[in-house]
Amino acid sequence: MRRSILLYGLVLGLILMILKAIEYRYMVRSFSIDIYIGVIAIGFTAMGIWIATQFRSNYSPKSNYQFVDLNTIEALGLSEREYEVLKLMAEGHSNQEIANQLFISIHTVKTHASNLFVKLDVKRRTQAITKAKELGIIH
Amino acid sequence: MRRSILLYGLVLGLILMILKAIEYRYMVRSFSIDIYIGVIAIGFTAMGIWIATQFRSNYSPKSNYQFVDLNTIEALGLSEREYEVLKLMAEGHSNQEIANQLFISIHTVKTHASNLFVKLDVKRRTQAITKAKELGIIH
DNA sequence: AGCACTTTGGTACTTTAGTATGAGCTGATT
DNA sequence: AATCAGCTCATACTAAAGTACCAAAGTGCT
Repeated sequence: MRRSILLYGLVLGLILMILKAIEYRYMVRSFSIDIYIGVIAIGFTAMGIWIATQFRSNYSPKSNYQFVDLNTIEALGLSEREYEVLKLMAEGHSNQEIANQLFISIHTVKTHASNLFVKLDVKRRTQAITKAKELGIIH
Repeated sequence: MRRSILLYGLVLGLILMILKAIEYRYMVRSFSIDIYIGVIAIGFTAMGIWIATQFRSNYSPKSNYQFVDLNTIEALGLSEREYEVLKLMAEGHSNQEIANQLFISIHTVKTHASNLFVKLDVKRRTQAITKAKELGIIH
């Protein structure tokens, strides 16, 4: 994530440098300044769209970058651990697998799961997943 | 949709006009041309991002225009009934509830479910749901 | 210190889910 | 007529999931 932001920043800087180079070599006085600015405007608008598209397609649908609605999580009263269990559930893990990944016992996972279901007002884990996705607290 | 494209075009044009006005009144020779171009670049990049964001949030996610990949369903060899069970599973129903809705016994639902898991190459219903969504055969 | 809440773990039990296997029925295909 | 695929139902299991209740330890706040 941070790497990408840095990368995009560098790309932006590079493009600016190239523009400057072109400006001094070929374009000064050969085109009107208005056309020049227009080209820059269109170019950078396109780049903005491209950047936004990249961020969308690389980070949001695959994993966690559509924002998670923190307000909703708080409103539901979900604790940190309960939320972690929920996320792993949504990935299709069994309670035992969740326990192994979080280094806790399966009993604890079940406790979290049960509390989770009450807070989400559901009866089964499949419903919990569906509801959590509807609420936008997981993806 | 078309209205919005027109609107965005108009906004773009308007911003250009404002820029020109500012240019002639205050900025010419008062700042370096480099800074001026930099501001334009950043401004239009931001606008590009904004435009992309608008289109994304207004048109893409809301409208349920994701299509079900029939080819994938066929490639997996999912039968009509198995697919129906899968869809109801994804809505969070228990096997008994699925049986009631399809007017069949719970045994039959289990049979379909088992065959389903083999075809989807998963072990649990939660995984089946996740995988089916990834494959785009349910939403 | 006391309170509320979270996290952790447990026992005991019930309910669902899932597997293996077999079998009858139907409609389409060969 | 025979075969095959899909749907149905069943038995008999094993494995997870889920509930109820309890309890200790830690954290954060007043």
